[in-house]
Amino acid sequence: MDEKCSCDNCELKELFVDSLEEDHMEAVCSSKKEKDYSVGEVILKERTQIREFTYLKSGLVKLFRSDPSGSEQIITIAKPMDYVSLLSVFSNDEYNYSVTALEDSVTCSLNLENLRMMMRENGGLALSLLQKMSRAADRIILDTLEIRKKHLRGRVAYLLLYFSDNVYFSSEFDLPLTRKEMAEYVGMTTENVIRTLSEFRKDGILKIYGKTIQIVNQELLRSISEFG
Amino acid sequence: MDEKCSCDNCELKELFVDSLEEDHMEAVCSSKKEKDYSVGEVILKERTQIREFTYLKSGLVKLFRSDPSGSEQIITIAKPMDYVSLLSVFSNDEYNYSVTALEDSVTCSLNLENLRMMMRENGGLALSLLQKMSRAADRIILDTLEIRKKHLRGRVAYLLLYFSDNVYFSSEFDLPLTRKEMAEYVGMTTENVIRTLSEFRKDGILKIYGKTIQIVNQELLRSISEFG
DNA sequence: CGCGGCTTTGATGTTCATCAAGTAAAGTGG
DNA sequence: CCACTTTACTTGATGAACATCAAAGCCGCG
Repeated sequence: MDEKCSCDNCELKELFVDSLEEDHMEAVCSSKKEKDYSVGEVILKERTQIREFTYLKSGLVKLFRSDPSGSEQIITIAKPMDYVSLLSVFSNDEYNYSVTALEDSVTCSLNLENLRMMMRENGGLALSLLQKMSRAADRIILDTLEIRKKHLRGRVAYLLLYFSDNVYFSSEFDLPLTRKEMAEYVGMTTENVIRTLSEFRKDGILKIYGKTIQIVNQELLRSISEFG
Repeated sequence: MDEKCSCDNCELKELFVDSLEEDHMEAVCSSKKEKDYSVGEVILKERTQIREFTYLKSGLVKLFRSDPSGSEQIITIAKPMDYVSLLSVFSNDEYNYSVTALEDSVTCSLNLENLRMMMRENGGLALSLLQKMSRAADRIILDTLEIRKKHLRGRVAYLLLYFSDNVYFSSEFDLPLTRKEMAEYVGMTTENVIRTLSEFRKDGILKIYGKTIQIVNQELLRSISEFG
């Protein structure tokens, strides 16, 4: 789009690096579509044709599925470099989950057929995507099992530490999820998420100002996450 | 190993079909290693170097992980064509789960480095494996979420129907899992698995002879699985 | 035959979901 | 900008679902 290929400056170029010859690189660059989303906007919708391979350039999103009764389950939270369209993309023709933005986000999409073609011609690219996808799927599966083992306090602790350690890299941050969403992620009720947070506050583990969380006693929180 | 390549007759050849040129096919064939396992034998062990790409030719296996305290969580049950070493293989250098045989099983292994090389040279092969892996991961993730939503009765019903519909294709079959393993799979206690089975028996939904299960009222079981 | 693992049932207590009710915060339209 | 509505958050009380504990029968195997 620019005079030179704008993908050259993309911090995600490494994703394809070593795998893409110059001509393919240009094909990618000219066919890619960047899109902006603000908080709450729908990026992908369940039961919808998959035509593109989409990944997250910046922001934070949630993957979830909803059932007829209207309730939702959050599958995972994804930040840049976690694949957004990892599930289903190469195995299904419809998404079996939805994605919405938890923070203002930018995605970049490639035509899936083109990508498939490139992968067929370029095994290194295919292998590199396989690796990334494998890693992403692993994380979801292991996290889910991990959460399932824990009691409510452990689940909430785990979730808070996830944001602190892997997303915001700080002991103080703004929760990108509502209490309800936290509940949908770790499989408990909204009321009990709140109750648990309140307990943590009373125990001096957290300070809570609405969505803003400050972890005061990290050590204790970690041990609750591990053994609770 | 035989006078001709023995893989020509392998029912899993299609896995590579259209993707493997003749010379690669022979490389695969001569380097592959088939192994027999009987019930209960360990096929892969957690925290162990991944050197091979292993898949299941026949039999039935469980993937699970154990924690320090000794308790185990079953990740999934795999039958032939479900990938055995799908998780981690392309993303990690150690297995993060173990695999043991639930029935007498035969596996076939390829050297992982060789396979990687073939995939680099042959994008079609890589794409085909990506597809299979994606499907397998999807199934695990969605099944886990599905199970999590349900109450105990629904979980047990779901599990029984899984065996009936997808493994044994019959309303009567021998459970390949102990009651304890069933519990480890669906996240409940052994006692409650037993209690639930007994309830189903009393309600005339099942007949139970030790490990042998006969589903009498399939319709009801399905509705319990769906709504319970 | 007796030991250990798997299975079964009952009694008890804890954890958690549900229900109810109220406060705070955040959009919405006049 | 303020009343109005809706959505998010919070706390308490209650009961249901489930884990835990205990005890006994069963079965295969050395």
